[in-house]
Amino acid sequence: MAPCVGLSMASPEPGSGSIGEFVRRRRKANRLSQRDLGELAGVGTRFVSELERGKPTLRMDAVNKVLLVFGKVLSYTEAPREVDLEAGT
Amino acid sequence: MAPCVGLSMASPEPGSGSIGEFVRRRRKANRLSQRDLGELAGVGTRFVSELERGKPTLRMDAVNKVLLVFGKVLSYTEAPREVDLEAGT
DNA sequence: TGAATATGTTCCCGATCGGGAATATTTCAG
DNA sequence: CTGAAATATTCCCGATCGGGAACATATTCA
Repeated sequence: MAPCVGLSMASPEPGSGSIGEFVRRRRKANRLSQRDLGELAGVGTRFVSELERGKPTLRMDAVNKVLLVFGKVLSYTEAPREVDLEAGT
Repeated sequence: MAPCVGLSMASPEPGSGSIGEFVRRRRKANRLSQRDLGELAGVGTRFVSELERGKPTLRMDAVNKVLLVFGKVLSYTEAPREVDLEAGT
């Protein structure tokens, strides 16, 4: 396995878009296939696919393995507004 | 279940400390027991405990349910350095 | 247009999450 | 110090994740 992907530019703010979008963007920017990324991160190809497509029930440890390839880790931010509890109104 | 906890101050940056620390801080600031928070979020008491103590294999959906109580959601940030791949040296 | 590659979907299945409740600890006020 | 409340740990167990591989599409490019 490669030591670490060269990576080009890094996103300034913590969450421009969903995690999945970020991963896909980065993966493509680095010309990696899902399989490649999966191997680099130590997760399966299917997982990479699910992650990029926004599956919500993924486990944090696996997600972090992928994010780490791009020098990121899971964190938290302000919720997108209105999305608090279902106690809307 | 209560509509939404009042919440006091909100952390400016997206990840001052671990997610678990954040949750615990917030929970206490709002005088909630783990059981209360669990009910508010719709997760079990044990889960809240594990989350606050930093268990890494938790599922994102459940974590988000808890974070949402405090108006947050999972996101990603710069990794703490050195923590990239295991390709150290 | 057709082949090659990448991505998405499905299946099998062991591993483990997460709820719930009981029990052991820890924490804290009086 | 003492007892109550809160938190941590353990157990049972259904539900589902995640790896791996096969197969179906979708993309890409010459």
